[in-house]
Amino acid sequence: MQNSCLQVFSKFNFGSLVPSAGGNETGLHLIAPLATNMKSAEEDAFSYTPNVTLSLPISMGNPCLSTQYHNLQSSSIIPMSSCHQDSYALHNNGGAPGYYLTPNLRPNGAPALESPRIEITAYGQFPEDEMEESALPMVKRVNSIVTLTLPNADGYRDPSCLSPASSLSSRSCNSEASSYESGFSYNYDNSPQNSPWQSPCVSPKGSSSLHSCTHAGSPRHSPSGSPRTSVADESWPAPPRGSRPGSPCNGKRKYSFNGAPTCRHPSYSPGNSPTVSPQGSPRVSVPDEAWLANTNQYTNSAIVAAINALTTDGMADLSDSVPLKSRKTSLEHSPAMSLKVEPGQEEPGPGEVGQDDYPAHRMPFKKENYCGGFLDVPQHPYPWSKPKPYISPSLPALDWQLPSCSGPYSLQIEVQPKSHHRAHYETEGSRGAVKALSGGHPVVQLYGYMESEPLTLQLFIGTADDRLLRPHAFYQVHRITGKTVSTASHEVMQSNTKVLEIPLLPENNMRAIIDCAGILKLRNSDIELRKGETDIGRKNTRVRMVFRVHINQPNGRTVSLQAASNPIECSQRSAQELPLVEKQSADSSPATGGKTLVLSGHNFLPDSKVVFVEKAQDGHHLWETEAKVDKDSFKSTTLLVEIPPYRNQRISSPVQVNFYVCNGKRKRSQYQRFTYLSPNVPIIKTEPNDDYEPQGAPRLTMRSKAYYGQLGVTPAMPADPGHCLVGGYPSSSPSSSPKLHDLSPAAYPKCLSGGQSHHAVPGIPAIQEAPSRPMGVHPGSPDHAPLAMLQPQVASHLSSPGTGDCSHGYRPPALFPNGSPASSPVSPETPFSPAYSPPQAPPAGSPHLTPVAARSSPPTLLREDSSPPTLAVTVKQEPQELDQMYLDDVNEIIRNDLSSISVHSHA
DNA sequence: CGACTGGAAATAGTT
DNA sequence: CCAACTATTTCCAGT
Repeated sequence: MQNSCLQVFSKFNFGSLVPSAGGNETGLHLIAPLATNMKSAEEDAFSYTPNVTLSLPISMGNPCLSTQYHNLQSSSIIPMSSCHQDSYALHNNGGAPGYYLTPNLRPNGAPALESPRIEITAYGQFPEDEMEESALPMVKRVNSIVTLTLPNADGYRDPSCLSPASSLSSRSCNSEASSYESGFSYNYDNSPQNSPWQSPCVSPKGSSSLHSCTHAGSPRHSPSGSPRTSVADESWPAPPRGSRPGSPCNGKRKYSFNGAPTCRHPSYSPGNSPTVSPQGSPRVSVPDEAWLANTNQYTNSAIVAAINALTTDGMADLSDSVPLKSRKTSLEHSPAMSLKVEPGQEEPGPGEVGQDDYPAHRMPFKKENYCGGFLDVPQHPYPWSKPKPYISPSLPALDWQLPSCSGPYSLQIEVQPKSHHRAHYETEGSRGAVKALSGGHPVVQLYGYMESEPLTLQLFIGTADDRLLRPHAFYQVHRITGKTVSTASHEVMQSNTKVLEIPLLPENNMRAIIDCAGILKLRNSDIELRKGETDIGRKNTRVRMVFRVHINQPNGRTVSLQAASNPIECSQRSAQELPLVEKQSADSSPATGGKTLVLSGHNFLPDSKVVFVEKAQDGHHLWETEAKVDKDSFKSTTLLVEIPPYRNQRISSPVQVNFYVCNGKRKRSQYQRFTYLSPNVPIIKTEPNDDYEPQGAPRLTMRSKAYYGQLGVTPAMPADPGHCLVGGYPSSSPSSSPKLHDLSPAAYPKCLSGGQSHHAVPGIPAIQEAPSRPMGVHPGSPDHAPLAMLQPQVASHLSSPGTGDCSHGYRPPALFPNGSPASSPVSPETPFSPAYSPPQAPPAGSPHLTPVAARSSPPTLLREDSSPPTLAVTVKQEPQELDQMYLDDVNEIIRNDLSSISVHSHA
């Protein structure tokens, strides 16, 4: 990870990158300098960047890392973030950057810290990384400049991004043809640019931006790609269907670290060989469990982001770094094809793309832009064609975590999609648009926008695991057209991710009925072969619809908002057999247990078991117990469970545990988070709705029932102010929800350790700003735009005040002692929305979180909720998870770092 | 005829 | 290395 981070930085620097070796420290140092440089380039961003870096090492790093690491992902996460920012700025949209920001966000308080941690950690901590690095191909990401070898680079996957597009083309493209074109589509990646309007590149930033842009074009992909995202792409093309794709490998694939299956078609080999393994560990498979924990994964994202960033710089470079892709399958095309070569060039970007792409990609702008030419994309009358006013040049990468509301604006999913939607393979016909539970279709609305200018609503398929929200490598949104479709749309490729752009018209009250979006399943084997891809497809069948809107502000900035739907199970089998927990009446309970927890979902059986589990950071089980299920009240969609007492009735701080519904050996739901509260603790955990009653706290009662009622909807009650409950989703959605939490500010704090924020705070400020810069994209000030871009968290932090978080602004300052911005951030989003915004992405990925925290940590709750209703604030306290000690240490570190950093950067 | 679907057989990958 | 399972992907057939 760290490496990646470094790289990232370097990228930022644009110019010079220094190779980072792996030493953490080294990296740091480098960074600083870089940062400096960068500033020149980008200026702002940098500044923060540095901070970030510094911080990273320090604090969190370790904790977080380690944790994360364990979880699976390794580290990665965090570091990335910082990188991202940079990238962000540079890229414009690229994508990747996003994360970073997030981290930054923390800075406000926490943010900085976090990021730092990551980085730091990464280096030192994970051996693997190192290993990988060495082993792996190197990426030279550095832009042009230096090459760093990133060990992980591969891991990041980003690389893949590039090509991906190509792949797409293959099948999907075909079908879709319209939109994409074959090759071209890819290019689009850069969505922002892509989007018609965007001129993204241009970017405010100026020259630099240009570069970025250009790069971006291609580069971005890679970089970003979010890790995951990345590409699969290449693959897309895919192979021949004839045989089962999947098996290309024949053997089995082992995900092992390499992630990619070992197998690969010969053809691919090229790249592979070298890299093959790129992936690296992190990804590792993501076994179910893993998911849970994994919060860490963010890492990947982060990494990705970082990569992206790097890429940005020099596309070419990127390519280098990137491994290659593995196969492309494009059938049609040539089965063989593919391959991108490696690194070295290949990629130039992401570009790698297949041959096809290349050109396109490369072109900086062109691509995207559609130029009409390139794409076939049908253009709708709407705006598509029009260039939009969009000002902002660059848009945040798809793996960035963005808030659902900022200032007066709030993007909400008014009608959620059904929890199951069987995705179709390329070999099949469409299985139709995603529907709503009511039988209609999902509905998304932007509140607070009073301008007459139409906007574009972007939709892509994101992940629904515990990690930060990012584009799903194994699923793509599929544009549905026909008589029955009332909503116009057009596709663009952003990185390896297909993005559906839907007009949001004032005349429709900025409301859009999403009846034009289906979900395409890509063969696991195709995606897993991508270079950068680290995730595995097996049992990774849940997705979320992610909506984004970019609002230009008078001041030239762009506010980017994002809302993610509840998780959607896309596999036929899983939908029929696996238990799915959509909601839970309470997120927490006193350690004494005894209360009834109402779970609502699907596929529950009379003999379904509910198991509570507590895992250590390293993954081993600390405690596991089966809860009593009320079989008399059994329903396939409802389970009444008696909350088991926690193993230790004397906990002084909240304890995060998980529980899952089990219908049999391998038929388990995803882990659901749950928190045991200490009697004394006034802590605020949150739970949105519910009841949680901590011992002390009152409330509890409601729980289940309340939820129950609520279930479908948002949690009704928010917590009280007093409590601070978080609103999280009550339930968290089964799967995904979790993530959310993480994202939530809370998470950050934690990661950072709560302390950080606080402590860190002092130093941090700078950092925060930096982020904004990155945001730069948005030109303006720090405030909103940037904020928005960032994750909510960030946003809030950053601008906290300004941003206004979602109107409510509610921030719960209280929670965080520090009052660090960080905390606030979180809240903002949620609060705001009346509706409930979907959890947004979970966002947040923050990498930061420690494993523990991340997962379940209470904090998470906050965000999640998303449900607006609750505004509740909740702030969790960090302390809970993190130990004070830890925090203290971190803080110290941070301080030290900061001081040093400041020097660098400023200097 | 074509877009959806629901089912399920054929394959693959795990244990 | 095989068998039993499980998960994924391709096919079929009815609307």
